[in-house]
Amino acid sequence: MPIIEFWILDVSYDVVGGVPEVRMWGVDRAGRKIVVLDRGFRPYFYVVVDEHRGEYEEALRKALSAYTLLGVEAVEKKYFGKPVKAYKLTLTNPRLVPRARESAARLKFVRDVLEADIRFYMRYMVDNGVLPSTWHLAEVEEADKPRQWRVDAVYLAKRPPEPVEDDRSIPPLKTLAFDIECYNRYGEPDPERDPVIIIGVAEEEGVKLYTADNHSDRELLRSFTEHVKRSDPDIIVGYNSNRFDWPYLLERASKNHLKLAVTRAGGQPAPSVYGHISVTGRANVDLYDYAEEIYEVKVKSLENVAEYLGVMRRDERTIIDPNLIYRYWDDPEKRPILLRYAEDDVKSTYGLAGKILPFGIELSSIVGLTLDQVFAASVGNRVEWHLIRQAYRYGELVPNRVERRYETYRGAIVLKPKPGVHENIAVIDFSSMYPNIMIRYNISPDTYVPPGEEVDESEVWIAPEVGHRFRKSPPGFYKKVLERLLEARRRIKEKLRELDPETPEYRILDERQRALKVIANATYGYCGWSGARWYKREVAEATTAWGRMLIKKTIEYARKIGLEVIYGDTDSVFVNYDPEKVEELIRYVEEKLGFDVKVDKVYKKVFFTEAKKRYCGLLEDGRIDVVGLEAVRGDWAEISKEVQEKVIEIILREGDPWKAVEYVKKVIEDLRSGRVPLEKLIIWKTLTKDIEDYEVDAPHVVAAKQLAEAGYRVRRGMKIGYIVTRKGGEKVSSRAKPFFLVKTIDEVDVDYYIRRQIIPAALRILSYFGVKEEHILGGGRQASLIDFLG
DNA sequence: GCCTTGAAGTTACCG
DNA sequence: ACCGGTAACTTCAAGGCG
Repeated sequence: MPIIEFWILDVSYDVVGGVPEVRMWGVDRAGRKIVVLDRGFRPYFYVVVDEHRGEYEEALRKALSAYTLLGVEAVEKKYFGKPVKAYKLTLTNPRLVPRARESAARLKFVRDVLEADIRFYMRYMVDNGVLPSTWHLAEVEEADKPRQWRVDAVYLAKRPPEPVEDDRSIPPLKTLAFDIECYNRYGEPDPERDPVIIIGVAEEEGVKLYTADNHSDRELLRSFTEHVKRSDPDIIVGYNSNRFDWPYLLERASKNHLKLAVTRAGGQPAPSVYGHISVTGRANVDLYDYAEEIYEVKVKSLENVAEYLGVMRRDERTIIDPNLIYRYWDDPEKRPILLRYAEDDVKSTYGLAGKILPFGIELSSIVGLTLDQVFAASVGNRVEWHLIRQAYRYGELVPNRVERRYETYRGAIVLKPKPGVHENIAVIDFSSMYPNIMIRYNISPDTYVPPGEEVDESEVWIAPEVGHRFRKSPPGFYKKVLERLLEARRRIKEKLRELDPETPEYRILDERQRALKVIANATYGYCGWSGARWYKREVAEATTAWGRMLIKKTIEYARKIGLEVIYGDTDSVFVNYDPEKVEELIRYVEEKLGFDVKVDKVYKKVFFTEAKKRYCGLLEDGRIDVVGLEAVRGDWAEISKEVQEKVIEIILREGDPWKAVEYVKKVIEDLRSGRVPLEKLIIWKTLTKDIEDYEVDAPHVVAAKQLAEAGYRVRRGMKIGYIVTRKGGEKVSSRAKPFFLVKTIDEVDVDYYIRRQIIPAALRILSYFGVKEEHILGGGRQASLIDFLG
């Protein structure tokens, strides 16, 4: 019986001849594309009962007899840490589980029906410890390959594959990026009417552009399908491909009576969980899903994200107005520009894959979702799948999803900053504060002691302020899970110290420790999310309560030993950098409070206004940090952000507010005389709800309505870019216009930009130094010292 | 009826 | 469909004044 090693790319299942078959698609050590089948697993779920009784068993058999029931097994499990009795009901056909669940739930003695909503192939992976994006060993026999399957070999597993410990190497995976352009003469392209005109494909060997025959995309779609089949990629990446490219291609294929048979099972891509499109046997990754999480990039266009990740510079690429694509297509002179644009897009997409996939691969293997699902899944779902995996290891039943009403609880402490410029300031912060609090005080739904229950005080931790109690032992679910994550991360970081940062191994492990941190840190947020299976308000509430206690004690001690506390937020304190005292403070927190803290950074200078969560500082290496201020917000015009950034730079580097005033005046002059490009005046705001649901006509809502009227598809989640013009009413919103409808600076309400954008952004910093609006608007060169003192 | 004021609605940030 | 805390903008309606 041969033993093979393979790396899992995708997992699917089908029912063949009444038998469910789990299919693990992957790559073996020799680089062959293979699929390993397991026909030995059956779906099941649990019913919780008060006690095991023969008559219950009989009743269950009877009630479920119509659903190919294979067995009823009395089992002892744990539910929220408490031993419970249950029956494990095993069926043959996964598709019958939902109905079987209903029937079981109707029986009077059934207290709970659990785990009936775990998808079959996930059930298989969880129970057998099978991890996507990880090497496995499997004892197999070779099986016949169905004709349409596009793999080198099909194996039948004797038993479930086992993951190979400590081998995080990644096989050579063939990646294909694609991107489509559509004909859009009538606004938003409509697959009912408008053909696909270009499909760009980028791979290691280069870029290939497929084009439509004028307005017929039949051959184009065929060529693309053939290309993918020939090229046989392991990973397909796109940018917004789950929501746009794939649905569009599928619709066009259907119009043309074609099949986009690009999966390794021979079928078409199909909608799947978390709004992603599944290309069976391959990982179909939409990089936009990851881009959405890059908060530094405000408008998440492909160009912006590619620039941010160092994949392609904006000034090196062809940029055309996407609304005018059809003109470039129809005009033979301009068509080459469009082709270059398409080429740059698909090249960027391919480049992004190299930057993003290594993290996705590690995240996928940690939370146990396939590579293509892990990006599509929300943070909450990623955390939850990680928890479900762990629950299985500990014999814990998985709670059902339930609708709960939303409740609030108190969060962290934010200190009022001491306004002004401070020199030599150390920022001390707690390492992974919330995870460590949950571990230290054993905070978990299963260790929670409700108010009525009598327990000796010595046996519980009592949360400050809120009084919630948690048993000190045994270790709770969250504690075990978080300890395991942090421990794994600690081990990796240790190993990283011995590795050369230039090696692929270093990169992989560095991404892994990052993924571990992300999941650990998101677990607190998860436990306070009312949609979570393991939700418990008291858990989240106690965690923040202990957080407040810790930061308060830290501040108190800092003051006691003569450190001045300038500011603090949640898990950080800003103090004057007196190395000995800072050392002493750290020792206090570590020894007396029992938590890890470190000097995160040291500012040569840091500036605060009276506002919390907004400051800027000059670091020791000369870089400037801007936090919370307009300059780092996506909803201010570029011109205002630029001005504020420059003002901050002048203040921190030269300490001369009046020089900054001169600079601001100059920018205003430039704006008045039309020397500022229109792009710098665009204000971007997200449409967070459907347009009809808005109660007030905010400027971006009015702009969005204009877009809708002009025939554009306006959807929730879109960023609306508008410019404030002169024509219209009093209200700003009545003068807001979609940016690309504004053609010249003459239409712009320059005064709005000066008084409501540039001046506020500049004064946010400068007003502390006595600068007033008049100083910037006034004609005089420079205000006097008297102004400053007065 | 006009002007001021503050609440409400809205977005995006911090940790 | 991860949390609460926060600043700051725009709109809108209530309240004050005459």
